[in-house]
Amino acid sequence: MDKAQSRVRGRRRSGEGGAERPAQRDPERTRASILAAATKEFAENGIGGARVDAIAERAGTNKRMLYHYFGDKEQLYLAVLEEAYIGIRSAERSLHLSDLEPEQGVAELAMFTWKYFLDHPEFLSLLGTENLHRARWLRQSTRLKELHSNFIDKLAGLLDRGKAKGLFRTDIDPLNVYLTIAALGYFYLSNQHTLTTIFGRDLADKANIEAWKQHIVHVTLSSIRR
Amino acid sequence: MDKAQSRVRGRRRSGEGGAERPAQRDPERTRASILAAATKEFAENGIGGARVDAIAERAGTNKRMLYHYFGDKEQLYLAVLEEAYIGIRSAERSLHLSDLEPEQGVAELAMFTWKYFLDHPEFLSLLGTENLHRARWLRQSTRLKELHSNFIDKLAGLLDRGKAKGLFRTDIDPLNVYLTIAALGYFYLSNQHTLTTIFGRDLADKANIEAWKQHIVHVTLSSIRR
DNA sequence: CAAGCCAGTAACTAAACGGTTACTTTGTGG
DNA sequence: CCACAAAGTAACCGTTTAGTTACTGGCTTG
Repeated sequence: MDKAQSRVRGRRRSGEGGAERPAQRDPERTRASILAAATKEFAENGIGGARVDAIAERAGTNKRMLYHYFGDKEQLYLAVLEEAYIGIRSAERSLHLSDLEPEQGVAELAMFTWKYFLDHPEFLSLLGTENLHRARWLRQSTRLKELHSNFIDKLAGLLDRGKAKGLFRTDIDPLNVYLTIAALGYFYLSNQHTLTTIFGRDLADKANIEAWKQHIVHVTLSSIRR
Repeated sequence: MDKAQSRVRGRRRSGEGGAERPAQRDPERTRASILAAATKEFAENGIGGARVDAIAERAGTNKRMLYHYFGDKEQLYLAVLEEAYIGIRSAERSLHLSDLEPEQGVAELAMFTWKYFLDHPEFLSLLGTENLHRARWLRQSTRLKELHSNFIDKLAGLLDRGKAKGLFRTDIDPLNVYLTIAALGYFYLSNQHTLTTIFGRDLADKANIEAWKQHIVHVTLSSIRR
């Protein structure tokens, strides 16, 4: 009803305070800064708790730009998720399991995974959020389906060499080995807050973290040895 | 401005359609039904994504009752979390580890934990939500701090018997053993959607679920044996 | 060098949300 | 049998939220 009237109201008092922030005029930087801010916001609050205004503020920009570059909140979340997966998959590529002795290779993979989880808590949070929603966005993503690396194949090769040498049991499954490593790391870190509260041991303590790394290596190796 | 006016507007047209739902008049049932509905809603959507209106509707009641019995959304969430923990702790009490041979006892604990996780997906979701918020509500809860059972003590007793018999290594830590069992179960189930999507193996498949149970028992036992 | 396009801003809007109010219904004890 | 308290209802409210509009200004290019 009074739409036309309110429409008329002035929008911008040009030259009020001058440029508070030197207008960046740098699309790549703005986009990256929104993505980084969104990663934090989604990781801290989940998809339901994340606030679009908060993301814009954290990025030092405003909502318009966010919608400009990413469409809407859900597409922004998908971009965050894709970037997170790209991060771990490309880090994995720097692991050269084929150059190592079988036992050493499994130990390296376990320590690498542990360190990656430790250094990227936001990745763990995003995984948790995505699973809460039954992988709704991950399943949509065509980009990520292409990304599925030959990671398990490389691990299978390593394990086969161990089997041939008589070091490992012949019935072990590469995916199970990887799931074991990931499970031990993921659970310890992602559930550390409830566990610390309930069991009264500070899992974030440096010594405990180092001990758990050794524990993962020990558990993984002892479960696959003949 | 027109507040007074709108205030005057009639509220209830008594005797319009008659009783659509036979008014329960059963406080306990109403409370329980709200709690059950809230458990589902929080487990499916997290705390940020859960909707108070949705909880009321699922419970077959209305928001007023929810606020009547639980105060506000956060207190309702806390009640849900407390009930979930009470559930697993009391189920744990039915386990009589002290009657079993050490190896059999560890296997029973592993299988019990797996089955509990499998049967209570909402418990896993709530744990995830609570950890996302750094155990903010769990830490507040005085009820749950009293609840912390002698569970680890019972497990320690079992392991000590195994050590005395020369079956288990003497340096194993009861908490680590429990964390190992919980980690393997939790990760497989709570992350099944992303894992299934990424690795192309249906983790929800019955045979795979049974195989993972055996895997947990095997991994746990092989990591503690001398 | 002007025209047009793209980066950027802030005020705005409709809808959704958590929470409250005003009121009705029903079982129970004096 | 009626008064009162507790259970229950639905409309309502103020605020927050995702998303949009109207506009500015600078860089590039024909």
